[in-house]
Amino acid sequence: MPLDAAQTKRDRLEKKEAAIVDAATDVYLEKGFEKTTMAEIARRADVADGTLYTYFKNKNALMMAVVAAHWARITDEANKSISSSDNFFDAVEAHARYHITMLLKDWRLIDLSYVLYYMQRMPEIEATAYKREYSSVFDRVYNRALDRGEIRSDVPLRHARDLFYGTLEYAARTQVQGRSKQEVESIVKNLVAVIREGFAPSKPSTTREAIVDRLEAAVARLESVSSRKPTSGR
Amino acid sequence: MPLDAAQTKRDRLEKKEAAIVDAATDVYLEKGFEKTTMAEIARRADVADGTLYTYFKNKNALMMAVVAAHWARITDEANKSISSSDNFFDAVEAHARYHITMLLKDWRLIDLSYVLYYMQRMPEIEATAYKREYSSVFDRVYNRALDRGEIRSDVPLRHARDLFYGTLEYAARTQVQGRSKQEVESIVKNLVAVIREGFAPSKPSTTREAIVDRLEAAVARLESVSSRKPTSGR
Amino acid sequence: MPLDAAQTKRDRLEKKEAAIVDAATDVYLEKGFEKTTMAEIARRADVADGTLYTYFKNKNALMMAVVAAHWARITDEANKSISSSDNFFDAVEAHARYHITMLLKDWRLIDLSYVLYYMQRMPEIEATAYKREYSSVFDRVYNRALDRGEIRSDVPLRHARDLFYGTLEYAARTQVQGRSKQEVESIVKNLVAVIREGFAPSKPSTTREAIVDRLEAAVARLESVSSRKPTSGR
Amino acid sequence: MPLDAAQTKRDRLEKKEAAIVDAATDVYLEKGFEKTTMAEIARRADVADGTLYTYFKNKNALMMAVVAAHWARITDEANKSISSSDNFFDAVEAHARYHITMLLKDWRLIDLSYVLYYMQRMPEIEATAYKREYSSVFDRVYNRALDRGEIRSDVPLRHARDLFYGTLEYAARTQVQGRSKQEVESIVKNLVAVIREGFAPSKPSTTREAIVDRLEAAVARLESVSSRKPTSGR
DNA sequence: AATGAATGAGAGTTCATTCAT
DNA sequence: GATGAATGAACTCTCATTCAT
Repeated sequence: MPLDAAQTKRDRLEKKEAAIVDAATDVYLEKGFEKTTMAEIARRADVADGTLYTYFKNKNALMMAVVAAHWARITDEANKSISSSDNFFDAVEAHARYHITMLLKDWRLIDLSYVLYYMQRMPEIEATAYKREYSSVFDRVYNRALDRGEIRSDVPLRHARDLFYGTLEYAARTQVQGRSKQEVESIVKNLVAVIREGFAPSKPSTTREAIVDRLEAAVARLESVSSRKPTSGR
Repeated sequence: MPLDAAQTKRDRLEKKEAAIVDAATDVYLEKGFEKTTMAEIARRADVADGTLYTYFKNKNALMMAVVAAHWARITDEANKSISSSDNFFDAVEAHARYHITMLLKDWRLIDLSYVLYYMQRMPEIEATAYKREYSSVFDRVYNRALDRGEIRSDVPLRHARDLFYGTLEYAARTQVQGRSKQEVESIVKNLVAVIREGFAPSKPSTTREAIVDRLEAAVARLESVSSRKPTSGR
Repeated sequence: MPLDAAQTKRDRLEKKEAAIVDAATDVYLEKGFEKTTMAEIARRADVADGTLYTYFKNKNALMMAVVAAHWARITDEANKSISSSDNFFDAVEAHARYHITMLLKDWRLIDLSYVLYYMQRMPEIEATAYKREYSSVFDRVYNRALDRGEIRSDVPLRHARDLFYGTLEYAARTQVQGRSKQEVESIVKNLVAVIREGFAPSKPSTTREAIVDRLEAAVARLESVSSRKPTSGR
Repeated sequence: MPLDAAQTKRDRLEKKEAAIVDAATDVYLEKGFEKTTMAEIARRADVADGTLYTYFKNKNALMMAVVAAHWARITDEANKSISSSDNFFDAVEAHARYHITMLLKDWRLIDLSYVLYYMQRMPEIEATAYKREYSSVFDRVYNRALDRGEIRSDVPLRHARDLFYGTLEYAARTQVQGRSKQEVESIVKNLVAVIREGFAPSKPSTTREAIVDRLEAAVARLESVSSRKPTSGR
């Protein structure tokens, strides 16, 4: 078989696999986890029931592919979300905005990860791998800021990460569950403000020594003033 | 029927209902959501399958009772967790410690709430009601602190709440999923520190730097005065 | 519940279980192993599909019950088949006749044992237990004959048993497969004859023919002496 | 196409066919009947699934080819097993030894014949043909012995054959099922001994009547001797 | 001749729920 | 109120076979 034909064939298979994953995603989003049956997915993807099993070992594998596809997509987008900001706080804000917007839009797909995990249908290792890969976006931003001295260095990365994602996810969940009006900006601004306060590099002014320095400087200036002869004119 | 007998009877029924809920809880914790069948619950509660349906309309209702019982239990405990602290930060710390400890111990029961909700088996209204009731613990502490002026007043309660519970839940989930060693104290201390920074009342007057600022301003004024040509009058 | 009612209930259940086993047997005999589906058995037993699973863990268990029921039946009959004969050879003949007649009639049920065993659907232990129980009929007859000195004692029981059942089963199978006319009597008589010869007690020195040999030798000597001319002296 | 090329091509096809049969045999022996799938056979034979169907009409045909190949192999070997013995009992012993050894080694392939037959997947006619061809080895030995008067002539061949193969197969199956230690020699020797006794040409001397006859004849001679007048001379 | 992706009928099994007792 | 045998719809998954390439 010529290489081109092989390539074309492989492309076709990959396209079909993607189509199946998309069909599964659609069915899940429409009908919910419990009513997502293989038969329905097959119908939607316009293939025979058995065909699903040529592409995925079983239902679990297919649902995990749905999850994987989503994490891949958002990890990619998340990386883009920070690319234009080089200042730490700007990057954090951009990522926070992207993250919560995504959550509000795709929360059911994120939930799917949790459902599969809770039901012990997805190995822990996989569940955490996706998340780790995604949250490395924050990690990179954070570490860069540390290097540049943009933020204080005594807060462990993991705590910062927990605060960042935790706050956003909880806020998103509250909104989704409560069907309250969306207030992305308010949430983002608030989180960034807290981070700005809590993670700011210790402004030299707030340490005791700095204060003493400044006081002494002021006194020195006073002294110089007072020792100056009053000059007429100037 | 004499009242006492009726009372006794009702007690007996309530005891049985509680026994069924306990049995369901045990089965769920032992076998996981998928393998929690009505038959197994009945076996564990030492009643016939059909009996479950005299106490609960269907499986969903029973599982929701499991969830309700847990939220009731922890809401009660959470209220106690703050009772001994009257200072805002002490109360927050105590509650944070209680909350994450509970999560690490009973995460499967919290997950059950989510699973039921995700599966559209528990009406949104119920899911949120339990949570709201529980999180009112934080709300009360926060509002009291606001009243007393212990914290700044420009951070909306809901954002503070999202940050508090969100951070802790994310941290707990990370620990549970990653099987990393538990570090309750580190998480709690860090969260409290961030809150202390981010939520402190911006009383310009009492902080050291404000004093320095004022001093410095005064010095500046002195400087400007002293360098000014002495004018007669004025 | 009164004892009688309980008894009645249990009877009813046992009757139903037996009815299911009978239905399964019928379907198997009619349609063959491959086309024996649980749905068909349920239909035949006039119960719902699920009901089968209240009585038997799975299809395998049901098919094994079919096998077990048959072995129980024929073991019982086989015991009766020898009860009227107290002579070894009569008993062997009666049992042989019963055994091959049963095989020709119920060979498909015996085959079922083998099929389940071959397909590793029936644990070895069970497969052998039924057979051992059944073949103990022969063992008892054989051991009694040994005690009574009806047969020689140097042929191990297991070899005798292999020869007895092996010959009959092979003969039956040949007949069934070849659709040759049935010739139970010829097979039985022949087997018994071989056993009579091969297992007869071979009292070496005390055997009748040895005595005859010696007698005859003596007579021959007598003859030779008497026919000799009387010689003086010598 | 030149003849040689055609020959080569046909050879190639036959080699491939044999390779497929071998692969099927291997899979069956390794995985058992139920897990022997066409896909697995194709994988093992290193051809595509569809290719199997250019060589064999369907799965049945392929499995029957497996069986046929085995019967052909052992029929050939069985013929060799008797070639060096010209005495009946030696030939029987050699063949018995070969037969049971083969059964213990290849019982799964013999079972395969039965399974296919039991499942009505192999036409009776084929099943019996292989067996008949194989057992003709015994038939020839037996008939030659009859011609030579080595054995009595009143036992029909088919009964002798049933006893021979039946005993060995039953013994083999018992050993295999029971995982008892192998005792080929004991089985063979015992079978040959029984045959020696049961099929020996009827030495007139060993039956009771014959003994009585001989005794009476001897006595008669004695009487005639004693009643004879002693004659002088002679 | 060879491929292997696609097929789809059909299997065994589960389990929440019912209802006669 | 309590029972537990009975239900049957619904599910996932298998695999021999086909046929366009």
